[in-house]
Amino acid sequence: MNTTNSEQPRDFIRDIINNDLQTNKYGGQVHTRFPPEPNGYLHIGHAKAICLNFGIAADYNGLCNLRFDDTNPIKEEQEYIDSIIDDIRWLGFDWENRLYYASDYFEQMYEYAVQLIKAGKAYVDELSADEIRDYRGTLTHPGRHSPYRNRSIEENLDLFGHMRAGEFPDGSRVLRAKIDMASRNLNMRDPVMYRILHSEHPRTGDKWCIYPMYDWAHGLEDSIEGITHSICTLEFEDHRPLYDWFLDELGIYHPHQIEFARLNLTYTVMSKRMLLELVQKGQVSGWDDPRMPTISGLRRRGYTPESIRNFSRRIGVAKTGSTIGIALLEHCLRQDLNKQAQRVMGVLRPLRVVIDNYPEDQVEELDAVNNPEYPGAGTRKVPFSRVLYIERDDFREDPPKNFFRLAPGREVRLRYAYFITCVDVSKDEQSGEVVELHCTYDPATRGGDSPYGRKVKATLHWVSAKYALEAEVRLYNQLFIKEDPTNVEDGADFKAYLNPNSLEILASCRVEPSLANATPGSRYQFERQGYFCVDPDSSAGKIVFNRTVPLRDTWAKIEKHEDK
RNA sequence: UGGGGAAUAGUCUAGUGGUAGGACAGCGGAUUCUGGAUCCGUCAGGGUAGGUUCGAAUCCUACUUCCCCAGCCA
Repeated sequence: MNTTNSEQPRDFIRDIINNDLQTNKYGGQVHTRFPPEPNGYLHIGHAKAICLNFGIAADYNGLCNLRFDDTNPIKEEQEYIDSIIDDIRWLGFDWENRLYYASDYFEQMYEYAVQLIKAGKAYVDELSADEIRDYRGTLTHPGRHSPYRNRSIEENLDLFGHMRAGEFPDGSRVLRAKIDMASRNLNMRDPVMYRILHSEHPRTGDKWCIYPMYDWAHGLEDSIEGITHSICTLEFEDHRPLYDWFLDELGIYHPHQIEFARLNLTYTVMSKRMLLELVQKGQVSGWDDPRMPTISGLRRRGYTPESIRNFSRRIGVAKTGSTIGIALLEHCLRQDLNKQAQRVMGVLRPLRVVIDNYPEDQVEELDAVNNPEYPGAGTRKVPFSRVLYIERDDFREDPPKNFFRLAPGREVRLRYAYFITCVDVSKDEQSGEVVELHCTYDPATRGGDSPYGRKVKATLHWVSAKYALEAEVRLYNQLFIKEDPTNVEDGADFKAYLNPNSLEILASCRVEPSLANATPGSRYQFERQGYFCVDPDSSAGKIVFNRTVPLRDTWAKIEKHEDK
């Protein structure tokens, strides 16, 4: 089965587009947009929408705009704009010269509002926010008309002008569409179009003190840009009648809004509000903490853009509310990293091993292959010497059944090196902890092959004690212990389900010397352990690695089963 | 009690009146100088009840369950 590319995705949105193309609804054009609000960092859920919108444009030889929906200066910041641009670029998408801002259209939107007032379809209301809520009615009861609903067009025009001129305080007045206070769709009960906000805007500064609401602004933005298919998430489904109403009343170009289900992932949260809270309360180190589902967090963790794009393609697009298992994301990651990542040896929890019959001062430079999936990656030299470190987990004094690794009297292979046999175990007298192993090696097995065809059941990774580099390794686990942390028991908060063991720092790991010049962001497979990525926290004296994802571990599974 | 949506294996997803297919997860085996990768096999599915039809996941009717909506947020 082809799991990586080429087959055209098929989904209900592309079905709609195919149909529109056949009927020539938009003159054969396909033009989408990704419209983030710059009030936080992008996360993997946004990546789904980005891949969808840019992907559709690419599939149909169309265009996709990047447009910041910057209509609420209270929550929006330049930092977020910058991070969003970086993240989408990193994901591999290009909007060419089509970077737009809703705020670019404020003047045009104002004129459209005047047009609606002149048509008797909008009015300035002086009810307070509380009163408006009260007048709106409820889900089951209709609302009531505001006493200001029937002002003259002239008065509305005049008042709206004074709103723009900054003559009224925040909250004192709003411009509302005059639709239907009895509509069964609450969005149609005279929705607010403009509110007064004397707030500095990241782009327009203090030019404006009235700002358009989403429902009013969004369709106009799409219309102005000539968008054909305006793709958004399910919760906007019952806003569509309003989207359509504004464009129809104005009589301007009318894109088609299509809604799809947003992405949910197990063991994490996908709401900007919750992610912001984790950042602000210091539960994580920042928006780019490698445990965060943000694009910047995944990047720092070591995810590749390819793996995220592939994931987005494989989860599909539908209207069914769904939650994808994190295992699928990790599968896509491993699939990519397995092909890309150079192999190295690194020992996370070192156990000292002395090869008794190996000459004291001898060093051998042994050949190790860089990537068995891609022979073109070549080989490198790894130094072997009398004292080594192996993984503590690779030795058991009293091995359980099915444990193939090192144990007293047992022979194993050191990868690319020699067969060794454990002849003695030194322990700490107080604690009984194993502190050192004594082994012998078979010189005839140099390079790791037995000339006699002698078999060994395990191959271990190792480093030379003398030549290894010291490194810090950060092991990450799921941020939450609950599959759906937002599904809280009453009184509880999603933070109650934070995993106390989501980060484990190993301060004195040993890695092979070829890693001396590894640069931040570079990714490796530590053989038999997982994929790791150099963190920007690394310094000249100490490399810091993030564990991106462990390798699949059949042994761990067997061990777990036998525990039961 | 109103309106808008959605229901296919443990989790996603295809199929658009004609043998329910794929992926992830699981399980078993082969192979392996990574208990990785690879390969092979296997488990398991149309919310319920009726109806139309030679034939229904698909069409019709009724019901059930879940999600969203009462911001001057998006």
